[in-house]
Amino acid sequence: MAKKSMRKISNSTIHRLSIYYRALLGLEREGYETISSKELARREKLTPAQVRKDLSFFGSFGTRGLGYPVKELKARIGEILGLNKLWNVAMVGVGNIGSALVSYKEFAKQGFIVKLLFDNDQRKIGSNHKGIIINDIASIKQMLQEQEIQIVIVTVPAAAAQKVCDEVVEAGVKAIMNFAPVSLKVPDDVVLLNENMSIELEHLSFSLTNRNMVLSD
Amino acid sequence: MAKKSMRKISNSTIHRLSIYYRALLGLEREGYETISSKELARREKLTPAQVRKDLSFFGSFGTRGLGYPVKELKARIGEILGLNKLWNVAMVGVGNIGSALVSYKEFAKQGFIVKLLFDNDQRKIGSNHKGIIINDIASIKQMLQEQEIQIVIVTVPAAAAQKVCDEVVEAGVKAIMNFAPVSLKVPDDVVLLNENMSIELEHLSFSLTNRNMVLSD
DNA sequence: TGTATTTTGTGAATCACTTCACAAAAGAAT
DNA sequence: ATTCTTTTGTGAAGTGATTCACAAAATACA
Ligand SMILES: NC(=O)c1ccc[n+]([C@@H]2O[C@H](COP(=O)([O-])OP(=O)(O)OC[C@H]3O[C@@H](n4cnc5c(N)ncnc54)[C@H](O)[C@@H]3O)[C@@H](O)[C@H]2O)c1
Ligand SMILES: NC(=O)c1ccc[n+]([C@@H]2O[C@H](COP(=O)([O-])OP(=O)(O)OC[C@H]3O[C@@H](n4cnc5c(N)ncnc54)[C@H](O)[C@@H]3O)[C@@H](O)[C@H]2O)c1
Repeated sequence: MAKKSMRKISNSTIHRLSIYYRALLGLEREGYETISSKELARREKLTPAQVRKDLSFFGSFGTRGLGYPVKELKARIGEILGLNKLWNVAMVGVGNIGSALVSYKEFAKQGFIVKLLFDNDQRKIGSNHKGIIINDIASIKQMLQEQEIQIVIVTVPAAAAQKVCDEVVEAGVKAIMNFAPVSLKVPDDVVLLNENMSIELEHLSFSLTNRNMVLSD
Repeated sequence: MAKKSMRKISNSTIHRLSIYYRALLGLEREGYETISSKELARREKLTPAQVRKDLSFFGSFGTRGLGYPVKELKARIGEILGLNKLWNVAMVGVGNIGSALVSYKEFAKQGFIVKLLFDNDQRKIGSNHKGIIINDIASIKQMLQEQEIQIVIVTVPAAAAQKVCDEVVEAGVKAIMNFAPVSLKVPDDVVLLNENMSIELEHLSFSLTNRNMVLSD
């Protein structure tokens, strides 16, 4: 594969790639064969230049005068995002939010396969949740390794999150998605993303509170 | 109130204000009276200059040579974020993720009070979920207005999200948090935040896929 | 074949965000 | 009181992201 050597891709660009991917899924369903940066940008409230620049980091996928071929571009962005592979996912903490996520079918459709569940509640351990047995947290390190888990979703209470995280890191997992509202410490080679809904709500209350902010010098 | 007139505050700054707020809650519990930008930055893996710059957009809260008073700074950031008020929240779609969110106690602690629930499933309408009656979606516009709802959380399937969103906007609500994986269209004066967990997972798979990317010219 | 039209791909320019660096302010020490 | 130490607050500098603007490439059509 003629892989262009490249600099760091910004988080915003990675995020927009996911947005393009979703848009292309829709366009494919609607029967579009090609799409211009102009139209793609209009649909996702971005600028055409932004779309073209983002894609240009990874190669030249379009045809001048015509636009981008929907099917191919979708496939190509899928590859870039790693969606052409299956990913083994484990979830720790099968409570309110954990249960909701396990039953979320979109994840599997995108190649994220929840293979293992863990909890420390004796009443839950051994029980069958949506066809998956809930394992004892005590066996986490060994099982993550045996099942070659690549991504772990942490949905335990804040107080337990760092300990769980440490064990996950020790097992060699390099990607963690954390729902607990705490700043977890991980080594540099582990990617950690925090999904903090309270912070998002606070963004809304900030916006409502400061909507008539003075714009002057 | 001597409000400094100001330029647009960046989303990153708003996000970090929430991070500072959480850190300060912890520091207060740990008994700290003051905190320096250096120490606050170390804890949250930011730079001291970033902390000081962020805070300086809103005023001068620190004492040179000493740092920031924990209690006061927490209160001040709380005000900036709008956490000194109570916010009336409604949730539309009481399914897997909606139910998990309704039972999440942290929201209420921060002043986000879930007052109304809506669904279109006749089996759910009228039933009592965690002490709140689930209302018929048909009555949403009137009820949002009557109960003076300021923030709406949308947790309906993707196909229903735009219609729900339109009704919410029509009711005069100016802040929406959307969990459905679609790009919703809202007028300019409505703040819309998308919480898309698939996109976050894709960020992880991107990172795992591209971790050994060449860094050259 | 030639001309008009469309739209990409990308350096250059602009805009936004972060970090630097230091004067000023405050407390601590002598 | 004076000096030393710490740490803020903030312009200026530096870095990174977005937008501009246009040549180049491809199609459409006469
Ligand atoms: N419920 C929500 O809507 C929501 C929203 C945002 C964030 N969160 C966060 O997600 C996390 C989970 O929230 P929840 O509402 O699902 O809580 P929950 O109490 O319903 O679930 C937590 C689960 O983790 C298990 N657990 C506790 N300690 C453990 C450990 N050491 N090892 C393994 N499992 C352990 C518990 O047995 C329980 O099953 C919390 O950190 C919460 O702040 C929840
Ligand atoms: N479950 C998850 O973990 C998860 C994760 C991320 C995103 N999401 C997204 O959140 C949304 C809800 O997911 P879910 O898993 O809770 O689905 P769900 O089917 O369990 O719940 C959806 C609820 O919305 C109700 N509903 C449907 N149409 C409606 C309408 N027009 N008006 C009012 N209510 C209506 C349904 O009756 C149901 O109660 C989806 O868009 C999904 O993609 C879910």
